[in-house]
Amino acid sequence: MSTPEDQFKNVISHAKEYGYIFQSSEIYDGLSAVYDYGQNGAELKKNIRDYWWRSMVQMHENIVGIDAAIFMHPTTWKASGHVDAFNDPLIDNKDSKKRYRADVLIEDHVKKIEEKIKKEVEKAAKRFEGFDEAMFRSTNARVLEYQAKADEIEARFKTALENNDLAEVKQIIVDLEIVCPISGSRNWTDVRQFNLMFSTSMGAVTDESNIIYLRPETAQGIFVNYLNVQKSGRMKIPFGIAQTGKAFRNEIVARQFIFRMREFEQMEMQFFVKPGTEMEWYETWKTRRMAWHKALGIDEKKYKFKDHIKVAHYANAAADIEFEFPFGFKELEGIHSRTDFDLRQHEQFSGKKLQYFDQDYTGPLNSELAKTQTPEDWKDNHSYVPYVVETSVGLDRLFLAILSTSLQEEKLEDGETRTLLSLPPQLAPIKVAIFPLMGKDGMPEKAMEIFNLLRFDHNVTYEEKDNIGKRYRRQDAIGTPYCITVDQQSLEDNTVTIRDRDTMKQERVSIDKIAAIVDEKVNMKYLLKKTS
RNA sequence: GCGAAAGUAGCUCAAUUGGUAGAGCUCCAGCCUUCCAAGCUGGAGGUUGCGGGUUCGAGACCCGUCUUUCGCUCCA
Repeated sequence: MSTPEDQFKNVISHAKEYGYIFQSSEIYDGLSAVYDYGQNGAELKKNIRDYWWRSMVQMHENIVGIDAAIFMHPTTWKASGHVDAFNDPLIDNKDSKKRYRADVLIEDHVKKIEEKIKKEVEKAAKRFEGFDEAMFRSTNARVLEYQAKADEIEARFKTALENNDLAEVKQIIVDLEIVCPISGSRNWTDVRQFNLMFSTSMGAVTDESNIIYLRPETAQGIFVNYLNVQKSGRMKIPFGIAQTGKAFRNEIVARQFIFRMREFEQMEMQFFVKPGTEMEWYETWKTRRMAWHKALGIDEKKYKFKDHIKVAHYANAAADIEFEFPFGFKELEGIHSRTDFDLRQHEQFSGKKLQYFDQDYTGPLNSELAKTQTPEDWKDNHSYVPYVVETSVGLDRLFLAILSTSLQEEKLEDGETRTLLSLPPQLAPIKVAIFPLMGKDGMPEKAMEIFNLLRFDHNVTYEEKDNIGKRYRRQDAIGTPYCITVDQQSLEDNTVTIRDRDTMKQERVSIDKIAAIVDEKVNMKYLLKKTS
């Protein structure tokens, strides 16, 4: 039996061989962690995106979709926290091969000094009655010495960061004789800066002031348009804004094929709710999103929820839908209760009010809200900054999930093996392949008639090369749900055989029934019905 | 980024100790056959990832580099 590792390699080579995924710029040796979608990959990806879009926008009367630009005003990323939060200086210990954030190493060192101060204070507190801690801290020589040292380190570190002086950051680590907790050695690499966001410049002249970033998430395009959409669409809370699009992250390590790429596509929906109701909506969306995935008919055991124990700074609850990839359970989709963090940040940075006027609303609904929103915000008892529940799927990850789980080596009764890509039929790049059994006697012409009939409804293909078995197997490997074959009998009575990809069973039907049979299997509306 | 392994035809892989780069499948043209990867004939396809070096001679040995996979690390 093949190992999961072999299976994954199979998926990658199959993806290439059948026009699903190619490495970017392959003729130039490729570009690390960037991939292109081929003729079949582009179709599958588009179909997955359509399934998501239609189930979000078409199937929910209170969700609308937008398409925001990838370029956004630089202040967006200051407000969102991306500029500050993801510029970590990193350093490696050469002996233990462990990587650390340089700022964390230094701060930990400072904390140790503060621990020492604390111990001194505790010792003294035991010794003296009527102990005055403030007095002790400001007079005790040893404490003062420790404090001075801690202050000095922090000041030095702050200056180094402000000057973007990474050599100095390393020097601080060297001077403080900080050792690696694992190896215990001081054998450090240089400090390097990893920037999450790709930057470029706008305008012909390059200078600091016109640096702009390629968005690292699509969500901010939704937040900055919140008011535009709410007003122009006369949206009533609760409502959602959906968006699909490319995002870019300069990952330190981007690997595992298309699972983690530097350029990738997200499908995000931000749902704006009344403060205090966010947990209900969070649970609702968790359930809905899982149902959406499971409607695809993939083995349900491959999906599971994973709740985040530690949530990001902006969230008060978060869960992932994980999928069992060939390399284990990994995140496919995130559902986050993002509170009012983003909208409030944008209010603050833009100076524009991003509030919702709610006829029925009277004051804060929970203590959480009272913490972040001042009475000033709801003084008229009708306006508030909405809370947000986010659903965010990686389109490329979902693509990989579907592709990898669909690829199978099937043992047939006669001992042969069949390579089968059992894609959900509604998502398959090509819905029907049409073959003349032989390339003569008018069969190709008859087959072309059927081809021209079906092409208005579906992506169909026509093939007359090679023997029929070979053509069937080729379509199996691409994942085409149906093959239709025109034979001698077709010319006499207008019937054809229609072969099912998964069962390999054939049925003889009259040509005018084909459209209905195919539609029932591949029309996305049946998939959408399963989710609602 | 560190460590390990790998890179030869579109794909899967050979090539003795350093001595003429090959097979199967695929692809193209034709013949035959006609419902599950059949057969026959012919053909195309390569600066062995790329760049240096050692050698009379390198696919093989050495150095560098790029890409991929695995482990570590990071992941809003």
